[in-house]
Amino acid sequence: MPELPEVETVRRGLVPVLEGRRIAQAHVNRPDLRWPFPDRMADRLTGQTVTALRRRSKYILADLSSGETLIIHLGMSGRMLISGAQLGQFHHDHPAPEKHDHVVLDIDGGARVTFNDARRFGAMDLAPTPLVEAHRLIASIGPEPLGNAFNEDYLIAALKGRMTPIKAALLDQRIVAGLGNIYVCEALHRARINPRHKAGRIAPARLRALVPVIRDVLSEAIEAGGSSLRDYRQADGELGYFQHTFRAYGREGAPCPTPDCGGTIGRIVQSGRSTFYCTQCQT
DNA sequence: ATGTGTTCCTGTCCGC
DNA sequence: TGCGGACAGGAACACA
Repeated sequence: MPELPEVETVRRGLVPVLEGRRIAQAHVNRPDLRWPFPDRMADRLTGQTVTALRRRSKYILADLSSGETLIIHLGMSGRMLISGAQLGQFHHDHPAPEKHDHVVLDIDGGARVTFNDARRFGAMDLAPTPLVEAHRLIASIGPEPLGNAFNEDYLIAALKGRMTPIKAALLDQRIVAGLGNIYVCEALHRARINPRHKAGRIAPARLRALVPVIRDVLSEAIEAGGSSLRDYRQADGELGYFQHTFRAYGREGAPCPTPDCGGTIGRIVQSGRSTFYCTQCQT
């Protein structure tokens, strides 16, 4: 599923199709995803112009001319498909509807944006634009990892006294926004920090080093998403899932790529989720 | 307040 | 080819 880089890639892919464009017709094909959709969602979307497409953590925020903002979360399996628009040099018609196409936005000019989510852990809601930051799903989210508020002093303070493993702490959206299982594994591998270490017991110098590593891991993934956007989107209009190479995630049994390490990537389970890390160099 | 386990849902993959 | 189980990129929620 989408973590911050994938969500940002989806957002960027949607900008040329949605920003400044009017939703001619919204189709809502079921009453809910993870939670019930807001009342009359299709009516409140139809006829609105998308004035801006923003992102906060893993949420895409579509500001509407009505003064409301559509809040979108992709959950584990949510995907956005674009059809009927000029994609690169090709023109695509709308493909046949697929299972789990839950929300379809027909845009003035003929483009279509389809939200498909097999597992339905995704979510959509509407909130008055000035109150989006106070929305219950967003209010307690921590700083954006690529913003100025996420810095060395902040992270040290946020983890102070925490007995939970650093892996769990970095997954906690209240501490830092947007990280998920993949990029936490990747960041800890690069920073050579053992994911089992208690967050509050890690030397401040190591936490300082972790901050730019997190930024780098995310920035590089966004960059990879950007390049995949140019190629992949032309193929079938699906946004956000791109080829990316990981050093630790999903590589159980493979040699550790850290130079001169010679270790092997192992897998453990922490709070019910797989952690991939090098048992040799992540100390 | 903090930490941990459960839960929502479908699809895919792997071993027998 | 079928079947069962493990697993999947999230995170709210209930409970110790």
